[in-house]
Amino acid sequence: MGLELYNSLTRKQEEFVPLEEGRVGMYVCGPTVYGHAHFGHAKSYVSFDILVRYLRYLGYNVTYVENITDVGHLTDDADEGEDKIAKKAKTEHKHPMAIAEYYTRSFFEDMDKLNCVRPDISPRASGHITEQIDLVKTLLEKGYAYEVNGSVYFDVAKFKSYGKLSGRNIDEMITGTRVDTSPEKKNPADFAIWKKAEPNHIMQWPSPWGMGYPGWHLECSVMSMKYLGKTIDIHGGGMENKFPHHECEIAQSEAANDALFVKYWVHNNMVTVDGQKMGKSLNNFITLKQAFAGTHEKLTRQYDPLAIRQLVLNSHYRSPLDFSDAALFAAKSGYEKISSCVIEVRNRIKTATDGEVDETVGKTLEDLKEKFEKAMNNDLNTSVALSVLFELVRDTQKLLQDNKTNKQTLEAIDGLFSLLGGDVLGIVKDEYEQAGSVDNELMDKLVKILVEQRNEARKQKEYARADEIRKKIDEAGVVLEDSPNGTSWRIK
RNA sequence: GGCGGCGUAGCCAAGUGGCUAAGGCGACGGUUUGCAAAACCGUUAUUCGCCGGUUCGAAUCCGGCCGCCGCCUCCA
Repeated sequence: MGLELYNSLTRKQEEFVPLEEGRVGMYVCGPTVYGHAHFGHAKSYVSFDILVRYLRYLGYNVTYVENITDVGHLTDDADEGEDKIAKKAKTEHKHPMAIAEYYTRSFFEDMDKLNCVRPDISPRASGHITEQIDLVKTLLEKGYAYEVNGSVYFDVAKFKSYGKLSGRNIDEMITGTRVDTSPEKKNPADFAIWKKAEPNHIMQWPSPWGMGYPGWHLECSVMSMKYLGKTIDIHGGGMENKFPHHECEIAQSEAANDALFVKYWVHNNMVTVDGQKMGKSLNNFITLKQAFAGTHEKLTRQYDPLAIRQLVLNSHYRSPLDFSDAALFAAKSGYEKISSCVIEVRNRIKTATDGEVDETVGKTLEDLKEKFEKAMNNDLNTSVALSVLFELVRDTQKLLQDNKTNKQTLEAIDGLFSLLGGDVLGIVKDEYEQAGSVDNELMDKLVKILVEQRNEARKQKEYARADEIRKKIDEAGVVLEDSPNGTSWRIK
């Protein structure tokens, strides 16, 4: 069985078959860059990162496109009527492009820390204005759009399958609408693809219809078309964007191209913090930078970015995820359990004797790999995939209890950790900072002085003094661990 | 009100018709340790929001109810 994905369009889990054998074109709705990335971004982009990584693991040549929305649109219902980027630019006395650039860099920085592979192309909406104008022209020419007073609207009534993704029909939407609709529109369901700019609107461009700016939905249609073609294999995004954003993308693209826009629609679920919707007014809005640094009052400590990644993988991408401090702490403990096992295996490899890969171990590794792939093939069941990694940890730790395992067997184990835990899940690193690494050299020297003193006391059976030293070091945030091979330390 | 998603142990979370309801965290007991830590072993859901129904058999399918989350096009 190959990979199966849940397709939001058909509402069924389907076997994944790319349009062109061996190649996958994938487009993911990227962030609007007016603020630092938060937990919601973490869940979304880690989820799609897993999809890209797994497709590549399966041997597909993937082109991964994820846009940066730098022509502002409103994403926050608390602040109506103003472009988020323009608003930020005003309060910070900066050019909107400077705001966009600053938060774009911040976004990549955070995503790098979460170990998300960079998209192959990160197109900016502002860099594709001419293409967007061209699409508007095409839609006008084909009769799917109409111009009113410098704005251009998509004529929903002309596109018969409007609503196929979100399961809405136009008539119901009209009667059910709770807001006043623009008098410029023929039909309340029509949406702007080009908007006339008021003179004080900072971001505006010349067009055949006067100065203006593109409708939000337009950029994704244009950029996916430009880099991936008229029909793409996978389009990803958050569930909250199914309607209207993705629905409108479909309408524009299919009306313009007379071709299916997307074969598989993949939507990930939302996050909550302490069981509530994340929002600035609830004081539970936590950015990734705050989580990495432990500077938010809802968090008891700082969290390793990969522990946050692990929390995301602990649940399914289509399930909602609650970011509570307790959940983060549990993920951190689990993450460290895996890391310490991998580190120990790699340490043992250095001194292990040569030999053949143990037959029983080899068989177990094959079984685990198969189980892992089966889970991932089942609509990316990372929760089960992760449990396979924990099985590998348990089996490995048992094996490490004696010092008899040979080098080749240990290397095979490390290989599977690196492949499944590293390449696919992205929670096993190639290199770990060791206690004695360059970064920690001074720290290592200082701790060792204390360890020597304590071990001297232990030798003299002055345990009260030894325990006192250990307690003080512990209070400073360093844990000591005695073993037959000596005492090691790690940061709590 | 409409559309979509969800409700499984103290917490997080798989499982969507049938072997013992994964896994992680936490807790408790044991091995180990001078004592710890780490690691390992064991215990921790006769039961899957509630009530009915279908079936030889349901957490899993159907109906109803309760609760939670997202979206419902002025701008974006």
